[in-house]
Amino acid sequence: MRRMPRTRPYHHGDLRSALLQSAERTLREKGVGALSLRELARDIGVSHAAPGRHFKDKQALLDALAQDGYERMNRDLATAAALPDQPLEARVTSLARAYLGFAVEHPELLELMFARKHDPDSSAQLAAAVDHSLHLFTRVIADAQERGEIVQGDPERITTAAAASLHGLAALIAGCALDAQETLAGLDEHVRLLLNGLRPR
Amino acid sequence: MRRMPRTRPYHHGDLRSALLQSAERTLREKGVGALSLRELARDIGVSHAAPGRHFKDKQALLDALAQDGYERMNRDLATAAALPDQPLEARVTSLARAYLGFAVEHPELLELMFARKHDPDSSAQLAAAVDHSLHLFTRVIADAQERGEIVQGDPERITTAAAASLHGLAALIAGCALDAQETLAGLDEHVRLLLNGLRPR
DNA sequence: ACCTGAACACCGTTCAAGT
DNA sequence: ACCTGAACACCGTTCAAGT
Repeated sequence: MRRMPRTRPYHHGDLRSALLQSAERTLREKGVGALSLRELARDIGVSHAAPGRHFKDKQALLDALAQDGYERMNRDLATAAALPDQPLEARVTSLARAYLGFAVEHPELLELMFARKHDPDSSAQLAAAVDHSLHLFTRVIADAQERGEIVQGDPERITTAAAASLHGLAALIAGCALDAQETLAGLDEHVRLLLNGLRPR
Repeated sequence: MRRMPRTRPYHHGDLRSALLQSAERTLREKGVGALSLRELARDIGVSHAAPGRHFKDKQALLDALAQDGYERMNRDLATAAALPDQPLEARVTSLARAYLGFAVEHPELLELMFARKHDPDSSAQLAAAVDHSLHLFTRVIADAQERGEIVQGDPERITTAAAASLHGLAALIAGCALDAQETLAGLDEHVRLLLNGLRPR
């Protein structure tokens, strides 16, 4: 009996990405708590020990999901930040829409991305991804500072303030403490408050 | 053989609170992932089925921990908010210190408190606790509005902006994306940015 | 009322063995 | 190289039975 052609080398070609894809589906539909390696293997039609070939343990699979999430999110953010000649408010609003949009579409994934990590192996990679996200913010802030559109002071600190404001919304949506659609609808006003402050001018 | 005195009715008096106490310790030291009902029972010296008497399932215990967390946090926040005759910035800074202080001391618990709940039974109680927290904020905002210390507009929206800003810091600390001590040290400046905005005046 | 012990149906992880 | 099957040490939950 001849070997199957290259398109299906052993069982169906790429168990690793099949696992990731199936895992993200489960994550979205039933939450992290419902994610089981054995069930994933069952759904894909492979033995329960097979996932161990591609991920050293369950945490490694979760880390890979998070890493993947950062890559997609950072692409979205980079696109949104690429408005070099727009005024400050338009740029920040664009970033805010991109970030909150991602949060609303992938709340469980976002929770995973920001979950407390203990594994020192992959946490370095994840930290790099977070830094990349924040760097996109910092660049917008630093640009705006040069033009005098933003208060002087440590750009890191100002970025933290802006990022915390948006991340807080995202986290409150993910935790169901805020309504997603309502928050998106009020996002422009939120950015205006962030830029102008709560004190009357 | 006579019954033991009231102080140790069957095994040691109050399994429910013993479970909660032991669970919170594990939560703090090893994280939610390491929390097992059977291990809790083992540590306390009771059969593995005993917890089922006091919590219908594991989620019910987690919900009870979260509820407890809200009660303590809301006490802290209420104390911090009780500065009626102070100026705006002092009151908000006080609230911020209380909230971030709680977040830094109980990061795992906070994560649990804001985790996505599915159980409709206890989620109503938890939602009430969140509302109570937010109400403390709203009152400070509404007071300040009356005095003209804060921009006009829907107090709910303004509260959301202030709460998101602080919650974002808390979540970033809990997720190890920000350094706890550094963030606490810069908290007054953060509040100033929140009140005055990122745009120069 | 409160707890035990056994039972059931699951897990994650490892490891010799297969192809 | 990649996967299987059996084994191990755990889970959460239920339920008759004990005190």
